Amino acid sequence: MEIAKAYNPKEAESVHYDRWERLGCFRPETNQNPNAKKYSIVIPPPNVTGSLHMGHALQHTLMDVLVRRKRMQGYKTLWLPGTDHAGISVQRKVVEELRKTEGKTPQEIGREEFLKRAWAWKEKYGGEILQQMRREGASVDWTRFRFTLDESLSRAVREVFVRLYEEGWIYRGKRIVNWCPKDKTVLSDLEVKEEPDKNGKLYYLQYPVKESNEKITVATTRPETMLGDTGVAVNPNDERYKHLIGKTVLLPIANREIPIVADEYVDPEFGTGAVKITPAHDPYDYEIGLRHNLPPLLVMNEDATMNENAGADFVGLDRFEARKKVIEKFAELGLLEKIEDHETPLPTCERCKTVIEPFLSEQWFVKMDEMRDLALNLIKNENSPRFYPEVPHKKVYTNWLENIKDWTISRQLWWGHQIPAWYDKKGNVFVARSFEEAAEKAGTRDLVQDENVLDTWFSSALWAFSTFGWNGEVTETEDLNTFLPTDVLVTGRDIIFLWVSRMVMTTLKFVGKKPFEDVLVTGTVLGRDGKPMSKSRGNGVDPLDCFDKFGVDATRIYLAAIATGADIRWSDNLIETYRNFANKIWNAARFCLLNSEGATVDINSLEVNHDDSIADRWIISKLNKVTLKVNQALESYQFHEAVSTLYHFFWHDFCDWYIEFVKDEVSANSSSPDVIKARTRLITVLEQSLRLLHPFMPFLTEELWQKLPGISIELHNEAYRHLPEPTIMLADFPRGNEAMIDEKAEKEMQMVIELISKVRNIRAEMQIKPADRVTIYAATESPEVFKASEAQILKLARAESLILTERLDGIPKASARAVTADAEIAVPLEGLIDFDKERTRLENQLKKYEGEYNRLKQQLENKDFIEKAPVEKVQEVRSRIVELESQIKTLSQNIEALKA
RNA sequence: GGGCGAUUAGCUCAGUUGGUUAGAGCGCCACGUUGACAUCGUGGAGGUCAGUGGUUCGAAUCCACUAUCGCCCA
Repeated sequence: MEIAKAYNPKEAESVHYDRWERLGCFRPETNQNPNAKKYSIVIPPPNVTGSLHMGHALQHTLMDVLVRRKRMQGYKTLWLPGTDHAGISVQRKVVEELRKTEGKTPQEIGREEFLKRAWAWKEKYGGEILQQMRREGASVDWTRFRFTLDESLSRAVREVFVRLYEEGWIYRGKRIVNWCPKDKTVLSDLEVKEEPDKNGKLYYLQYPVKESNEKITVATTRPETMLGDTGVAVNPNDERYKHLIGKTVLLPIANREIPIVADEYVDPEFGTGAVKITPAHDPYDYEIGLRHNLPPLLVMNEDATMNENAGADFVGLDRFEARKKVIEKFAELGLLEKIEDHETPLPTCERCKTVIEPFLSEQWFVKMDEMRDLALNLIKNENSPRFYPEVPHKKVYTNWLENIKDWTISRQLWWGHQIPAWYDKKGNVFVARSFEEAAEKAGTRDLVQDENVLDTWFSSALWAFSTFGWNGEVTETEDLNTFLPTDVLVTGRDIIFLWVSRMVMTTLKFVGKKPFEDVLVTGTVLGRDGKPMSKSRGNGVDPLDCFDKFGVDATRIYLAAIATGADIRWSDNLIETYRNFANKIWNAARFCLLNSEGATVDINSLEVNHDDSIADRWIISKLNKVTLKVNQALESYQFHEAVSTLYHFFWHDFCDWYIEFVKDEVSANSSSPDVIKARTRLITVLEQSLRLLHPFMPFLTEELWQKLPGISIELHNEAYRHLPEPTIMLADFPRGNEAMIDEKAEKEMQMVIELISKVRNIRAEMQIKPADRVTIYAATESPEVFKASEAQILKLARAESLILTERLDGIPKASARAVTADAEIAVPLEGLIDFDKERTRLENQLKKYEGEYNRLKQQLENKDFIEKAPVEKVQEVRSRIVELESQIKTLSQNIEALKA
């Protein structure tokens, strides 16, 4: 058999995915067990403009691990893929392309033409991440791929909009909103990030009071908005200003008379205690304005340049230039009291980092109180999706719901779902599923549709059920009945509010179910510097580079290994470790395959008999233990636990000990039944290990599995035995059997391992040359255990003989000695032993034992411990202390003997 | 300002409901190519679990405070 000396990931990665897809492995229909339970996950749709980043790689890996295991277990498994249309991102890219290639604006080519370009752009570039997902090995059902602008999903959006409107849960109104002057659209609160502005200033402006010599000083961080001031407010209890309430000030520059009003909202402690009121440009001012009849005066355009309301001197100026000019003018007028440094949070557009301008504008909103109650009731009834980890997400989610605000859903874009609202000549609004329906309602066809589109998250909020075919017209599909609620949603912290919560609400509202049982919230993969990866920081690690450098499987299992729920710093060392692990698996398999003549994979070989060797009984016990542990870990999303269990088992149990133990036998030039049996068992343990590893490392395990002798569709889970070709993807995932755990075998193997390790330790400390064979004396009460493994002990400890005695009398003085829990060991080293060194070695050993002995002794002398600790605990301590006593005694004697 | 989390070996991190000697990988030291693997093997060194106090027979683990770092919300 030809098998390369080192694992080459690229070869394996290039062939299997297409074959899996061709065989239909990703489709739930391939499961032909009519009684199969379902397992489903819907992907958080990546942004169609996006390419794969580490967060995707992490989440996709976890979803794939979950889904592959369940599929192997025989569940009717669906992982549904898709992308969202990413309103602002795509719009921005198409606008940019249009400007570069044709020097035109969207307005110049018109909405219809613009949308054509946008679709073309999406067709051309929108598939990148899908190719990358194939590279990852993501076992998604491509035949069920969904895009938020698909016809059916768009129909669902219109339906939901209309129904919510009819119920009064969607409304249109004038509010102060977050306006991004660069994208020229409104944003929801959740899309605005507050960035600290270190260069912020607080400007103190004096407004002369009419018919008085007094001036009232207001403090502001945005002086340019004074051009839109329509009042000044003070706290009614503020003695400094009481006499001015009801008077008017003459607004400088604008030369407008505006009133001084009293409002509880004003904090007398902040600034001067007097606040300028700009109702059109600040949410709080707007509220105050409503209370005191101060009219909003909008002084900016959509691009944050000043408009004609700002006055002839300012019109057309950018807001920041206007700020300078306002300050200059105040200085000229002698009305600029002072400027202070003032660090203040600056609201910025999450995507383009532009400073948000609060802006009075007419928009569409979802009224959230009743929606929110749907989700809160679920929590109250303890039927809410469960968060993993529960702390802190459950509480944060609940608190957010309790303090929820209405959601701005209109966006001033063209790419997206155009709002299904039409206006007649008089401005009456008709919300309908189609123009025809609107025309019927309006009694006229002379209607204009609302220009705006809906927030992309509005359509994403329906993703849990719109992807399964629900669109209002169709409300029941087989997929919907089968797969909803899905089993788990795997996502990041950042979109719990934006997306998770809204899916919960809409799915309850329109399908009457919760969208998913569990929410697995992953930590963030941080850069090498411990900071979130970002382009601006330049600390990003590209998963595709990792695939090239380490292989997809190594990257995947690395990501699973760091998935503890906490944020985790990127580690080059650790991913290398898993690349090495992949190579280790390859080479272990290579050994097994090169010594597999006459053997085939045979699950029956994992049954144990009394006459089986210690190592055989041990590895089968371990395999079952590990299998149970891996299953248990994955059931509770403890990916790192599953990985470290597998890593340790494969490397340190299977490779370090089991293969070494059976090496001589399986590589013997023989085809006796015993040898064949040993080879069969070896290759079968390997085969089971590959199955356990498959969800994490799909390519490597498939590549090796295909090379194993005796694989067939008979190894498939019973749900998949009709397929034309075998694949590890559909092999039965090992369940593990508690009854196969053999503590006696594990204990015996431990004794043998300990003996070998002690001799090796002596050899290393005494610097015995590798080629020199030693003699081992071992005094023990269980000589049969060592006798049974004599050949392996001799080989692995590089000894020529093993002499088992009852007591170590008459052993040459020039011997190195050691004790284990079950044996006393001596290795004669005539002429090689350094007595000082040996004594030091033994004394160090003794010190350790004595330390523990003293601790335990103290514990036993403590009455409270005896009385209050559980009996088993006390018993444990007692038997340990007996063990230690004997070891200490032996060691002391050995040390004394050296001194003599 | 309100809420939450973290602090364990030189580095990056595990540590389930409190219970033998606190683990892993990398790095470090010594030795090593014997036909699976130098992406390796064998052996070893390295931690008073941030600090202080408390609860308990027993604390890395539970409680309080302090220090440092970080996240979310306003």
